[in-house]
Amino acid sequence: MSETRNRIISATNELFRVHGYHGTSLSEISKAAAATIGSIYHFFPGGKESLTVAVIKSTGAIYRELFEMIAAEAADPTAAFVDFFEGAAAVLTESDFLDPCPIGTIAREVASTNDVIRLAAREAFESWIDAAAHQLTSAGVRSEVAHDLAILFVATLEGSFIISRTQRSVEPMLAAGRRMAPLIDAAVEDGLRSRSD
Amino acid sequence: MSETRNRIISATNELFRVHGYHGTSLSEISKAAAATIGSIYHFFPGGKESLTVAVIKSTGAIYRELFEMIAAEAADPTAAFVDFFEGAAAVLTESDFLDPCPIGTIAREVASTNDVIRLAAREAFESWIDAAAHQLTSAGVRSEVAHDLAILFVATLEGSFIISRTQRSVEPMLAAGRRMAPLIDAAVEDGLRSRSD
DNA sequence: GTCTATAATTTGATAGAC
DNA sequence: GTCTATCAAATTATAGAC
Repeated sequence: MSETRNRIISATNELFRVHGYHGTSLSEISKAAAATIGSIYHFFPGGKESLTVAVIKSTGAIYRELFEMIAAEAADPTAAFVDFFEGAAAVLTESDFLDPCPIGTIAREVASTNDVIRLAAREAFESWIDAAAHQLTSAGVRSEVAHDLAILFVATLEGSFIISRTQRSVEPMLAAGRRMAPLIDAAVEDGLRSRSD
Repeated sequence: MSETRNRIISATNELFRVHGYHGTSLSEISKAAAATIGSIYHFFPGGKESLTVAVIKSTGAIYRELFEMIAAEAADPTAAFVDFFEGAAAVLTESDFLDPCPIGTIAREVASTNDVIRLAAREAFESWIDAAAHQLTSAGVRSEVAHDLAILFVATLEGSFIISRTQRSVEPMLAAGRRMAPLIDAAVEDGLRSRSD
């Protein structure tokens, strides 16, 4: 992997978190990555679109791994979800309320106009949903229920970024996580009960 | 209220739903609204920023009223929330998965760079949270719990728009609503029980 | 792989006639 | 209130030297 290529992806990721897709220009990326426009087109011949796909894949993989790490260390299945919300709240605070996830913003900006980027975002979200659902099925939750709850988890996480960022407060993020917890608990208990029938 | 002014707000609203804030230009707005750039600056001397604030206020009020209408007609408190998710799913289908809410996208695009727009978005979201919380407290839910659940409702709604639009499917939206329902039910039952103590 | 130069278009915004 | 003309700056993208 090229050093410059990584620098371009990383700088673009940061800029997307602040300004979104249409608000970020190639010249800003060039400056932030300390790479010329020519270099950007060398590594991403498809221009801004293919660079964006690379950013989405990178962030998608990183967050999936983060969830799995947190889940592995969590005391119980529900804790994994609550811990992830708390981690997200910490990221918000430390970054002075930058968007923790560039994918959500980009997805909304181009979902109706760019299928290549839309499908990259879809794949990232689905990998998170799969990871969260797997965490639940492992704890005995029926796969249909687990999948629905995993969707609810990712959707709530993304939506909480919006509310917390507009308020510049982590309270909405924490409230959402806190109130979702009993739902996960109930599903796990229900799964265990039906298993012991 | 001026006819032209309304046309500009309405056209901008539609364009924001497709392309977001930075992806929508004044020339596109001018064309879609059948009004010249000069007219736009006549009604919105603050330019794109103040036009955006007007769009957010307009959409914010419309959705708040919609929620209250649905809540008034709902069979029980929980039904209001589920009905709203189903209504949002219907909007997605009918519009071929245009963003039902321009505010969420814009908020994420400019939350870190434009305080005027950020605060307008915050006010819109808070009016929805208040409306949802009021629906719950009226049903006997303690106000702290009601507020948290109202946040969860709005966050989940916004997040579901992202997942459903990237998948071009209303299933995520419906799954989120469906799985959130028991949570509302439990809070209402809990509120009634503590009241009869 | 990196760089500069540049093409062609579009951006938000303003001025001033009508 | 509406219109045209126009500004300076920025946009994505390409060409071609090194």
